Amino acid sequence: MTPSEVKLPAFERPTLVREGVYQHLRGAILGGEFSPGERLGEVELSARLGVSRTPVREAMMRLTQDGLIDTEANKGMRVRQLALPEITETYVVREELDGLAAALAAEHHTASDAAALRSALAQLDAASPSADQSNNYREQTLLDLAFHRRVVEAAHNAVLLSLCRDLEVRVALIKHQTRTFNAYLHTHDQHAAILEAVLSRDAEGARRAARHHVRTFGALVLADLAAAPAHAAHTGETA
Amino acid sequence: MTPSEVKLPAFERPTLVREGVYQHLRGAILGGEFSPGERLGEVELSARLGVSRTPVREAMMRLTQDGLIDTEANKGMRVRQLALPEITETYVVREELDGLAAALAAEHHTASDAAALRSALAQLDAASPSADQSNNYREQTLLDLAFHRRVVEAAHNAVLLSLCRDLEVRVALIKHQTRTFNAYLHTHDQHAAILEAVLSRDAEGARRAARHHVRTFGALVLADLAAAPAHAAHTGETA
DNA sequence: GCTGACTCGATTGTATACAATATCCACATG
DNA sequence: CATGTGGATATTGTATACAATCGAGTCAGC
Repeated sequence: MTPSEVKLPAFERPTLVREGVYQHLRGAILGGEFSPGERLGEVELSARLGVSRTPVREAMMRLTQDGLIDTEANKGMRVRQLALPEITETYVVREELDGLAAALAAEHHTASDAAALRSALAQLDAASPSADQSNNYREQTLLDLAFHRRVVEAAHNAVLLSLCRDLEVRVALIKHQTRTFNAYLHTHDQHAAILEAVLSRDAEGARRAARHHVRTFGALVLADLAAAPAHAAHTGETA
Repeated sequence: MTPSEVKLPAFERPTLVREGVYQHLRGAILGGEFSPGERLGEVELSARLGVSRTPVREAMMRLTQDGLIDTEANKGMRVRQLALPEITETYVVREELDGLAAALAAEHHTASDAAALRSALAQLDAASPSADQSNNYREQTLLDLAFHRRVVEAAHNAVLLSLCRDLEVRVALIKHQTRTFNAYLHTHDQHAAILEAVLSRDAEGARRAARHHVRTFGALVLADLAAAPAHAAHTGETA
């Protein structure tokens, strides 16, 4: 027995086809490669991915359950488009849950969590400062989500992680619906505040910081939507 | 246009087969008709329900995503069994979310919500008082979940409802794993306290009451599990 | 000219056939 | 006698075939 490698990454098996399709589509939607409301045909996807309809259907079933796509019986599936009320609701819930996550992270984070958090924030900062906005928008979005995910992971609560994963999906969809709105405003300071409170094991401070961040950000998004409520179809990259 | 019926119940169509299978299995698992850990074969279920494997597979895919069953590649699916850490985590998160739900319900509930809440509590009380314990255990469990669900619905936040639905699954599974532990202790008073605070639109009071209820109940469940941690297979109705 | 029903095309829903993988038991071997 | 290997069996994973449903375009009727 070679105990040298304490955690070998589980030897990723020749993963199931449906799993591959699921991951691929999920990433594509979260990455914004499909416009909200865009129709997804089974046959087209099957052909594009070179597999049969079966695993595609099963993957889309999961995505529906995840809330990434809407399914209407006999009418196919399309990328989910969130209405304004649901966006408001998302931020209400997220404030509570991210607050809890930050508080728990402050209490339970390990040394490796701390390192991961610092790294995630550094990556986010590296992508944000003043680089071309439109180009790395997707990257920023993903890195932002990754940082928040790290916080939740540091809480060491699998149930919370699972729920936050659901919210993450909605946040990602929202961000793509408000693409015109550029993200990195004063988020850096807020992220840093969360990180600092977590690292110093100040649970209530972390909770406050996280809640404040979500509230601020949510308000900005909602303001943006109120200003231009008819985003509708964001097919191309508008100037 | 016949505006007389404001909300006709959507005329439940000759529902999709996979939907029927999903509802059936979900109800069966939540109702405790399958023992935790029990194996569910596709062919057996297909035969029993008189449909092909396809809709069964798709339903089980959704159930897996819901967290009701575990799936291992090429090894089939079995009813999920929660480990103690996850049970602890569930109550931590539920305290936060049920608290939020109660607070929002206090702020946003309508007259019909109020009626539904009162009715739900009355039903629960009718089933609980001192009736035979083991006989209507399932009914009590379902009614208890229904009351809490009503509170969440009264909050009028679809995102929160969706997340609480996930938690509800876990709570139901936990209740079945701790079947020996009988439920209706002083829960009535706590339920009544939540209801009263909600109806009097006391948001923070409702939050406190809900959190207190979850904390109390969670502690009891955990104590029960600590006393008899090896529940393992609860196949028959033990005496 | 407009409204309504009908038919055709396309797409999804379900069932079944085929392939791949895992589990179990027998058997040979040390 | 224990252990490892081999094959048989059963179950899941994927592909395809068939049925049902939906949408659009068209033509008849008013």
